[in-house]
Amino acid sequence: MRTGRPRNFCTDTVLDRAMTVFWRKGYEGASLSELTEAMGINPPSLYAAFGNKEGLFRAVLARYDARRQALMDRVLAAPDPRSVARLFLEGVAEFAADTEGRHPPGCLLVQSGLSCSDADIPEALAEHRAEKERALRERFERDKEAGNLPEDASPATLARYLVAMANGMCIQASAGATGKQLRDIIEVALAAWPDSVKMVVSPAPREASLRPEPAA
Amino acid sequence: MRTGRPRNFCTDTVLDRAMTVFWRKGYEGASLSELTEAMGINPPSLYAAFGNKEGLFRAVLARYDARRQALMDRVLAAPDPRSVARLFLEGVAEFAADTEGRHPPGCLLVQSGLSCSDADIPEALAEHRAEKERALRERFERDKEAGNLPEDASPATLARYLVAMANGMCIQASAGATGKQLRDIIEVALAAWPDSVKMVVSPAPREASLRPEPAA
DNA sequence: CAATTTTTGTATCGAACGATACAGATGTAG
DNA sequence: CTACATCTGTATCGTTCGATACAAAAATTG
Repeated sequence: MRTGRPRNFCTDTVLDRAMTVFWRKGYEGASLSELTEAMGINPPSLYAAFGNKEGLFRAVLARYDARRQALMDRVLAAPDPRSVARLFLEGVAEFAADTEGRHPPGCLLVQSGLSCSDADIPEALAEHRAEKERALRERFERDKEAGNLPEDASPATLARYLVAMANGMCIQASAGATGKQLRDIIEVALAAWPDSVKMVVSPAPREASLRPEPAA
Repeated sequence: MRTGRPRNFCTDTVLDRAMTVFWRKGYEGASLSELTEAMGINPPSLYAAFGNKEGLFRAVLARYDARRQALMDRVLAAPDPRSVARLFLEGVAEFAADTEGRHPPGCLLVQSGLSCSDADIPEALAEHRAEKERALRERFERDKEAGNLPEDASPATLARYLVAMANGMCIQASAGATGKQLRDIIEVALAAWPDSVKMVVSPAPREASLRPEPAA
């Protein structure tokens, strides 16, 4: 057995407590004194266990991923791409607008450090977000090969679309959007943009555009 | 005329320079020394002109709004709701993935402080984002009254959807997404989710869902 | 038991933070 | 010109930051 005085704190417990601090205050806004107080440990214990502030944050990110793995498993087990999309967005909405106080609104991967004096933090967050995007893309690639997506569909674009939508919903949740409002957004996200009843749906209607038309 | 020694810096110029620092580093990550160096002025000049760091930031936000007013004017002048949506998203994409070095990727209102030790900053940013959402909603409300939107369309939800989409795209841009990738996302955002060729489009297909079915 | 190893609590480190005091410089007003 | 008002540059303020030194405490090992 391991020699020496044993720890008197549970790693996962203190990581969960640190998580809410990073979530609410962001990486730079979360001070060591605030973190140690929330975690219920003293600085030397923190540094011995996690190295430094960035090490603690990365451990929190790993813990966050673990906590959300169940959702992604359920999403990826859905029978068809459209259900994948719906389960993913509904899961994000339920999670981001959670009002039962289990965690702050929004998503840690979006809230805690899009910009930072240390660029490693935004990069680490981007990697974690990209992992979910990759999982969705690979799922859609398999769907396309199986004929569950149209020939002209782009798995990569669909995955980026879902992740962008999810991240945008998280921002709205952090600004106070309710679960109902997010679910309403999902219905739009999963349906066609509502054409005017006066507009011709097909073929593509002419639209004003900021981009130059390709030379016809 | 105003008495006393005149300033030897242009307010808009130093605000533009401060903007890029806040944009890249976030509110808390932008240090006063970095700001004053980028702005080319000394701390006393900064504090005399803007009060403190938060005052400078709010002045930067006002300047940011002014810089993007032209885009919103173009968007709101579009002839129909769908064009509004397209112009808005294309404008955001062009702006967020700007590779000509005029500014950092993404959107200042998303990048610079979703979370912070001082909650006033995320609130201020949320208000500025909400202003754009409100402009879109009011436009769509007028469209609905004029019959340019279906009876069952919700202007508030459509506006929230667009803003969420835009914010999500900004996050992807800040993580390195290209303009092409964002434009591809827009095509998805403005079209129906591609149904499987095997699926029945209408009436609503049964989908797996995280939410309990309403008691039939 | 003594020896060893690791963690804990206290107290504090140097650096960087946001913010100013102050004196000299540079303009207007009369 | 003198008097006044404002801005500029230097130098520095007190606080808080992230991170540690150190000794006592608490476990295993033999």
